[in-house]
Amino acid sequence: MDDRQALASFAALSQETRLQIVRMLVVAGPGGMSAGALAEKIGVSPSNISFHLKELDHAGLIGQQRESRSIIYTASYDALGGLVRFLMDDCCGGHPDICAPAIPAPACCVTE
Amino acid sequence: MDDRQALASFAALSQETRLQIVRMLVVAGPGGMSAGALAEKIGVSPSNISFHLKELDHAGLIGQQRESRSIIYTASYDALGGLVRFLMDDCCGGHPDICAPAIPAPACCVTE
DNA sequence: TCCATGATTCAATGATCCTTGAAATATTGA
DNA sequence: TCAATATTTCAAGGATCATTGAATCATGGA
Repeated sequence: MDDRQALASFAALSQETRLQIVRMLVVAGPGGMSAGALAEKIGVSPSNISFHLKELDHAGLIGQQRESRSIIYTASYDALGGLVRFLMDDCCGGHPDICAPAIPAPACCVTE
Repeated sequence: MDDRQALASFAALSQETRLQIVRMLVVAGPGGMSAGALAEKIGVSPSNISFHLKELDHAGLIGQQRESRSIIYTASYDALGGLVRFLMDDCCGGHPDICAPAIPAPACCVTE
């Protein structure tokens, strides 16, 4: 992930509604959720959810796919993982000895 | 880290100058850097660097400490580590099996 | 074809953010 | 105290972002 994409990702995640969307899509998994379902769950208007979905899509954090009348959105695990790595590189790249204790055994790293 | 702080952190990191500042401070380590040194290295005016430093400070991503005439800024490794964990929880919390491969052995996790 | 559903687009408004330069504050040394 | 250094604060501007409701587009069923 380059700086450009990281900046866009940070901007996308800095808005409450969009953070909620990403969270819901991550929990929803590969099946994703429709724009309407997201709007109802979060409690915003269709046009508003559409606006924020476009922002997230433009940042590359989500994907979409039409399914009959609905459009199904899914989280981009690659992009989210890439952003985690980007942050880690910035933090650990400089001073691993200092940063390591700040990140105590995250769930992803103890899979084995 | 709660949502409020995460949103503020994302907003703070979504601006190029501020991302540069954080990077430099991380690399600088505990010794930190003065506002003037940051302004010169990045190539912005004193008032501009001051504006962005205040934003980062407000988000809790950096700390400061006066040293004679200069004010020395340092990166908050706790806050940065907390943000990494926050992102990981959002990603891994939902579907560890899906997210784990997206985050291949980050540097911090292979210290031993 | 006609209608209903699901979603996006558009224009307008208000809010927030970024930049700039001038003025103000704090610290140190002569 | 006076001047120089380092930084912040302030006000004004332009730019970007978020919200709203109406209009538009796409799809599927009667």
